[in-house]
Amino acid sequence: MNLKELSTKLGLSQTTVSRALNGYPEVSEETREKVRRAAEEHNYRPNTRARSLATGRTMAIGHVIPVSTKHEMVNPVFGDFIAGAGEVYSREGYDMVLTLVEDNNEEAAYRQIKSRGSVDGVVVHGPLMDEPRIPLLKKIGLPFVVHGRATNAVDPYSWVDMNNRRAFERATELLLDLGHRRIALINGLERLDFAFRRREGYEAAHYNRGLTPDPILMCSHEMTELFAHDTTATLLSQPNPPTAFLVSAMIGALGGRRAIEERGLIMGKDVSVVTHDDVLSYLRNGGDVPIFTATRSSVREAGRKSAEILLQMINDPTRDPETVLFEAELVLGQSTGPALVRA
Amino acid sequence: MNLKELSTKLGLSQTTVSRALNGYPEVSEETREKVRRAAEEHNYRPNTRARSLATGRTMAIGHVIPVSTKHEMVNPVFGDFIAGAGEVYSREGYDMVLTLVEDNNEEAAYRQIKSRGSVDGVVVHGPLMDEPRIPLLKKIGLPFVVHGRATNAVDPYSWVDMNNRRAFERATELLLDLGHRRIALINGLERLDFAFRRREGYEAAHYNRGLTPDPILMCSHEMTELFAHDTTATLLSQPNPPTAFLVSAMIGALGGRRAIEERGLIMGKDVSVVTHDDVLSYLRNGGDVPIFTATRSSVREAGRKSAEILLQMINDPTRDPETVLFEAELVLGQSTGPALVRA
DNA sequence: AAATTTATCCAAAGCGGTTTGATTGGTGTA
DNA sequence: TACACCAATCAAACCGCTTTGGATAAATTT
Repeated sequence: MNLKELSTKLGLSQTTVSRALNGYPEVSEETREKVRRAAEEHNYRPNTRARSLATGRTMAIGHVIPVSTKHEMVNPVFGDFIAGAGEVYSREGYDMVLTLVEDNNEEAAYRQIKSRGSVDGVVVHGPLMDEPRIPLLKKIGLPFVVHGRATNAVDPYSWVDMNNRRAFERATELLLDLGHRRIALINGLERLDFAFRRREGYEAAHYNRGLTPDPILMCSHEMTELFAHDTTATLLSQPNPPTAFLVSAMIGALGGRRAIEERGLIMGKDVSVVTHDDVLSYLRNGGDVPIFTATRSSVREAGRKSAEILLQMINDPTRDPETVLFEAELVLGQSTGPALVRA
Repeated sequence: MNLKELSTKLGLSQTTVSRALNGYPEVSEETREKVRRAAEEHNYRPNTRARSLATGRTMAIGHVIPVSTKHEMVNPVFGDFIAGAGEVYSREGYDMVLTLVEDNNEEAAYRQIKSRGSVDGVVVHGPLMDEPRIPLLKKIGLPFVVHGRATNAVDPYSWVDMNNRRAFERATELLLDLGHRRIALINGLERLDFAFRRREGYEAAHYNRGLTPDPILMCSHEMTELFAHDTTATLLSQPNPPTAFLVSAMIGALGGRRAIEERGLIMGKDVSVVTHDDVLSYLRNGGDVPIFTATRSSVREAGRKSAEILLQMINDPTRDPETVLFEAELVLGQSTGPALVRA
């Protein structure tokens, strides 16, 4: 059932039927009601393609996901982010279009998206410190919002981020307050901006107290259970092992705990662990009492917020870029305790 | 830059330019090359909407994701599945459209997708035993492939699945061979077909040896780290605790191991664990030697296969439904050992 | 030399909507 | 009574592409 069929069936013009359904005032309430009922009855929905061709609006948002060996975005964090964004999209009648692209031709992918005109805007994931996509999108005029920030970006742009630096600074301070002096940092890839900021926070907490973190205790890698496990195991077997670990994600904290327990140590007593908790739906940090002491910020909420900002920008292109910075909570769980005095 | 502009710039008709770019034979090679170069130079890409309006093909595949309290599809498994499917889509020039929908009006969502005409086909996720979406999609004539199967479906349809029953039967047999007689099953939601089949396999292995599994040892729930942990802890604290656990997913196995170690028991010695490993990218089952003894089947591969089948069906609607059944490997890790003789 | 083919190219008609710019008939006002 | 005005509706143009059904000139047959 298309507009033409529906309108002949009603004995009205396509114009009137279209306006009736789209809430234009120059159609009588009586007619509008009649049209609405007929549309309902015949399960009529305007064809998306035709509509967007006519209006110039596609009612779709793109998410470009780099797939690579270096940097895997198709991960659980991403899943929760798009779940949050998707809520907003579906409420506002937008589709979500995912494009997987090899990271060696990301630029081409964005240009293609623009010239094919299949979305009204895009969300940029996993920004680097020097993020070439930001000036690119500005140049080609595709509205966008960044999940995260790019430290070295010059022009203003819209972003939604968590205060990574402050969160890890506080987490480190907590461990220092508990008497820990050898604190390992199991970080994500520091090419990515968020990981870089986390390390800054970790270092700042040390410097603020006149301490210098031992470089050997800092490591950075794609965050997986296995990497965190192996690194934790290695560090624990060193002559002067860390007494605490600051881990960049829950999944890594699980790996770290595994290594700790394999050595016969008890987490929260022999070794402390603080992690960052993205509040992923299938990986909760315990029940009433958190398992891990953690900095906490919902990535799903970040997805929602990003979507809202992007849709606003699309609806009013004259708006100035908007930014949102979530502060992470610091929740106390069972994974931290005072540093043991060395025997 | 659109077709009209490009063609006037070239001094050719839109027809010729279009045909040149789409490889039609009735255009001279000389002209074609000229057109190609101009298109390249001006970064011309045919507008997706216009093209699909003209051709009736949208070059997009839909994934409808139920979001609900009962059944969370936006999970890590889903992430890897679409990563696999996305590889195929991007290779073949298709977009991937995600639609999040409340599970109380899924039917409406599929009808809407059809009538809005925004995709050429859909992938059905998380089929139930009685899956209403299968007859629905048949009826409205939207090509689809199911990831998984629906036990009670009558008509043939295309699906890609893992042999859940056989995998869990073999896993249970392994544990029985090791002397275990009280084997707990920590299963996913048994409303979902895959979980139901897994329980069948688990039970069949018992029955085949004249054994009857203790109902108290079987549980079913949305698979999370926390659920698996809590259930494992509860079962271990019972008077006659299980000596082995069969867990439906890696993330659950991690939770189970946590509970085991909290009790001061050693996995692989005091208690055995077998899990199913979907080969998720960020949650590998150890390095060279697997941590968990596991049934293994790549969900990413399933995503690739599903996409391929769906695209074939779209390109040739007369094809008969195609089905693919992956057999899971059974890999031996460090989490299983002979049942201890009770003191 | 006339009649066919063949190789290229083009004008115009869709695809299914939205939107502009009339066109009606009825009402209020001078 | 005549005029302006308003409310309700419609015909047609347009969005950017593909594709049908010619048109033209050159090459080949008869």
